[in-house]
Amino acid sequence: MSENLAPDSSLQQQMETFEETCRTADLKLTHQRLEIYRELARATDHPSAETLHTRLQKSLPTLSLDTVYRTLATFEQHHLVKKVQTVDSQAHFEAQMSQHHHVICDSCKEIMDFHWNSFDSTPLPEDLRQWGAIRNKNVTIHGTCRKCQDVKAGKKPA
Amino acid sequence: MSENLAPDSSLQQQMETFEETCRTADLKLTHQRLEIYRELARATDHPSAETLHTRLQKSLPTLSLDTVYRTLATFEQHHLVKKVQTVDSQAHFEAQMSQHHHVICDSCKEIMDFHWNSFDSTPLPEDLRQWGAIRNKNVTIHGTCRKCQDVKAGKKPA
DNA sequence: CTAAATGCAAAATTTTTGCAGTCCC
DNA sequence: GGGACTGCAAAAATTTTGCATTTAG
Repeated sequence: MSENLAPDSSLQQQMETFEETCRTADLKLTHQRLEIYRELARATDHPSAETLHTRLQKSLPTLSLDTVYRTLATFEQHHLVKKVQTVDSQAHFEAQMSQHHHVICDSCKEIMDFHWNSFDSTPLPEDLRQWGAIRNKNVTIHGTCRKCQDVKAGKKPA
Repeated sequence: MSENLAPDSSLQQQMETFEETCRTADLKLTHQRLEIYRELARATDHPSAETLHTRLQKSLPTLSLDTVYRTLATFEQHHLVKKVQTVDSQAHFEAQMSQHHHVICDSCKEIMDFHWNSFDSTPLPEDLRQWGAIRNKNVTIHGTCRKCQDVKAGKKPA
């Protein structure tokens, strides 16, 4: 709970930063861009373009899927969003740009963020230094989330 | 150099393990499967289905792309190969099943393996324990490889 | 006003599937 | 010989593109 203080104001803050970045980059602040960004920033589940499109039907009934794709690509170029590395056929996106890592449930495919400061500050192994210029390092964890474990347990009791 | 001893014999060993696994799993050892697996096991670059298909044209001129896809999917189900997590549109594969991590060059897209034993034995952060059952943890590093750095340096000195 | 962004439709890319013939066990 | 596997062709799924129209700045 304590980590969840004032989520709205932080979203609002994120929107302001977003608008600021768009102005600086000469990206027009269209209704579509604002809504797409807000929807992604609000999401915690790393949605695909199609999922975003579906969610935005209510607020933007005429929004087309190709605009979602185009917009996400533009945002990505301007480092406003990132594609999430997955094994999925659909690309997944996130607006969370600060350092974090992912846990993926192989059963329900849910992707969650987590933080790991001690890892972040650990130096890389020696032999990697000569590989080139390293920009970032991230951990991905795979497993089965509590929810899916419980479902399985319910179906096949021990 | 010392780590590179007898690469052929290790490929041969890997082929034997592969055949063994197929027999146990009642997977027929077809010419195609053997060649696809061998090609992937030999590769160090995490090729896509299409790349594998191209490389196999010489040894299997009639091999179809859909068989490559189907075969890789079968292998994956039997834990003989893994899909590599990327941000690419095409899926990439590897036959290397033991614990390792990836460095990806954002410029040339090359994916290389590396090992990091001290990371492997580091316990996960506390708050992840309650997430569910964790199967594995892997690091992905992004950056620009030496080769691409040099190319850039050559083109835009200073 | 004007260049950039959108929506539509059509295409391109990547992957999957149905079916008839082929091949391993 | 029989069921699994393959190749072909066609479809499905995902993403991209050309162009006319609309819109932000």
